Amino acid sequence: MPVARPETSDARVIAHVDMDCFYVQVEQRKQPELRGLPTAVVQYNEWQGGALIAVSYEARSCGVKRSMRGEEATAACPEIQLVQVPVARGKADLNTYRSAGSEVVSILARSGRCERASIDEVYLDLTDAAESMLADAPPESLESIDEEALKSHILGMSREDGDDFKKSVRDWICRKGADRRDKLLGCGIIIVAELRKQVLKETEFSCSAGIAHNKMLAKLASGMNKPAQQTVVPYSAVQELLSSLPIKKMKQLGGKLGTSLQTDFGIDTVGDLLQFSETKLQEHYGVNTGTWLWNIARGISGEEVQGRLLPKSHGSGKTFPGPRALRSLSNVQHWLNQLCEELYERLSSDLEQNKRIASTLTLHASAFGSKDSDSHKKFPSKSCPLRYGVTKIQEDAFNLFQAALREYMGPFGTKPQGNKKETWRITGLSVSASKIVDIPSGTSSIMRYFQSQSTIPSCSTSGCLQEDVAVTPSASESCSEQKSVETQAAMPEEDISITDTLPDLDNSYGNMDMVPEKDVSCQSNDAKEFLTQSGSNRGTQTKTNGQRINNSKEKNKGMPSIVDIFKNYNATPQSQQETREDSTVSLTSKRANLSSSTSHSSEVNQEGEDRRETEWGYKVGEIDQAVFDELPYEIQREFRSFLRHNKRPNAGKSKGDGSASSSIAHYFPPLKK
DNA sequence: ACGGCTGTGACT
DNA sequence: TAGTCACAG
Repeated sequence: MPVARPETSDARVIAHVDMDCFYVQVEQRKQPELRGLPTAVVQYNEWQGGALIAVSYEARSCGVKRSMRGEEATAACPEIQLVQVPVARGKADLNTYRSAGSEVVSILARSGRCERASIDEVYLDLTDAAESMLADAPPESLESIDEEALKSHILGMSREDGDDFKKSVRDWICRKGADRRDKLLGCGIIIVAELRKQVLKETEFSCSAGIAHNKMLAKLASGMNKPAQQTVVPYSAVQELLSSLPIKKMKQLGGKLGTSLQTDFGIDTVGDLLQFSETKLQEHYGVNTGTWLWNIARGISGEEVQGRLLPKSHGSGKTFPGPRALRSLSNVQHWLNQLCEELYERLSSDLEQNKRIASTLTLHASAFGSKDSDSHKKFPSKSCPLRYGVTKIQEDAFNLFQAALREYMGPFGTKPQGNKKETWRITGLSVSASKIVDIPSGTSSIMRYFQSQSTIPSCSTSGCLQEDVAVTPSASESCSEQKSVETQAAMPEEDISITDTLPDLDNSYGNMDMVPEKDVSCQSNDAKEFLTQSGSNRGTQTKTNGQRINNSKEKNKGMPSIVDIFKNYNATPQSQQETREDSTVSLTSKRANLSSSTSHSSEVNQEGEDRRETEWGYKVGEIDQAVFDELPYEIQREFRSFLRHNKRPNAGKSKGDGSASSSIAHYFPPLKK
C-alpha cells in the first residue's frame, strides 16, 4: 500500500533516470553490429520462441511489443534480431545486466544523493547541486548552454520547431523573472543533461530522464519522451499534466488499487481524484492510502531519494510452468541446488566488492495441488539465518522447502506407501538473501567470523526450522540422503534431530571478548585454540555424523548470527577494539563466561561448553579445508594473509584421520575468481 | 495453467 | 519477526 509522506517545504530538484530498453543496449554494446537494427532480448523458453523482455525502439516501431513471444515478434517484424539472455545452471542469468546497471549508477552517483530504484532506473536528488549552480554560476551567466539541455522537453511550454524551440528552452532556463523553483529546475536541466552525456560517453548507454520537484513527477516525466531525451515538469504544469493523466499510469496505481478507483469511484484520470475529499478516500482505502491518493491528485509526494546504490536483497528463482512442474523431492533439490549456487555466487561478489554480508535466507515456492486436493492453501515461504557456504545454503534451503512442504500438505500430506506420485507439484522456486549489512574492512573481522561460526548453531534443521523441527523431524538427514517424505513422516516426533551444530549461545555477542589479535596470530605450533566447525558436513553425500539429541524447546529465538557481530562491530568499533586489545583471557574461558551470563542459561549451554572444548576445538593449523572453502571469500583472503604474515616455522602435519581434513596451513588453493 | 525473474515496501 | 501481498518493469 502506498503511504503518504509529508512533503518538505523547500523545493527539491529530483531526477529520474531510466535506461532505454536497457537489456537491448547491453547486448548491442556487446555486439555492435546489432546497433540500429530492430532487436529484442528473449528469455530462452523453448516455447514459441521465448518471451521478449526488452525491445529496441526500432523494433517497437514495427509493432513489436514486450510480452510477445519470439515467434510473434518475428511475424510482426521479420528483420528482428533476437538475442537470448545468458543461461547458467539451467536458468536465465541476469548478471551482465546487473553489472551494466552498476556502471551507470556509479556515474550518476557522482552529483548527488542517488537511489538505485531497479536494475535500470535511478533517482537523483540534485537539490544541492542545483542550488550551488544557482548561487555560483546561474544559467544566465553562462555564455552557452549545453545542446543536450536545450533539447529538453518542458511541460507547459509551447513547442515550435527547430532553432526556435531551442531558443525558447534557453529562454525558459535563463529567464529573469522566473520563480525560484523554476530556476532550480533550470539548473537541474543542465545538470541532468551533463550526466546523461557522461553516461553515454562512459558506458555507451543512452537514457531518458525526468526532472521535477518530487520523485513521482520525475518518474512520470522520464517516460514521456523516450528514448534519449529528458522532460521537465515545472510546478505550473502539474495540474494540467495530472488532469488528463489516466489513473493507471500513475506509479502504484497500475494494479488493483487503480482498478478499484476506476470501478468504485468512476475515476479515469488522476485529476478526477480532486473531487474526492481526503476523508472520503480514507474511508475507502484506509488512512494512509487515502491521504496518499489525496496528495498525488495534487502532485504532492514527499518520498525522499534514498541514498542507496546497492540492492537490499539478492534472489535467484525459476518457474516450472505447467507440465514442467516438479513432483519429486530430488528434483526440487536439484533445482534448489542450482539456485543456491547462483545466489551464493552473488553473495560472494557482494562480499568481495562491497564488503556486505547477508543474514537471512528465504525460500519461496509456488505450487498447485493436483486435481483431488482442492486445498487452495498457498505454499508458505520460510526463512532462516543465512550461513555462508554453498553447501550450507543448499542444505538450509532444502530444509526450508521441506518444512514448507509439510505445512502445505498438512497432516495428510504423506502417504503410507512409497507411491511415486506425490500430491504436490511445484511450479516455482526461489531463494533469496536479505538483511544485508556492511562489514568493516580490515583484518579484524576474521576472528569474529570464526567466533560466530563456531558458536552459531548451524542453521540446518534445528537452527533454522525452529518449531518446524517438530514438524519435520530429521529434515537434515533427508536433505543429504534424499529420503522420501514418507520416510520422514514415519519418524516419531520430537526426537532426534540430526545436527552438526554447536550448542547455542545467546545473542549477546556485543560482550564477547576476543582473544587479542596478536595473541591469536599464534604462529607457533602449540597455538591457541581456534574454534571452528567440524568439517565433515560437506557435500550431499556426507554422513550426518556429530549427531546428538536436540532439545528443540530451548533453542534459538533470537539466534545469533554472524551479522549480529558485524552489526555490533559497526555500532561500537571503538569499544570492541579496546576490548580485544586488552583482553588476555583465553578464548574458551571467556566464552564460558559469556554463555553462563546469558539469559537462558539452560542445560544446553552447559552441555555445550563441554562439547566446544572437546569436539569443536581446533588448532589453527587443523582447520578443515572444506570448512575453509566455505568461508566468505573475503574472510578467506584475510585469513590467508594472516597466515602469510605469521609463517609457522614448521607446520605440523595434518591430523591423520582422514582425507577430508587437510591443514590449510599447508594448502592454499588458488582463489576463485 | 504461464511472461520470467527480480526487486521493494507495507501490513499484520 | 516472519510471512503475505501488491506492484513494477
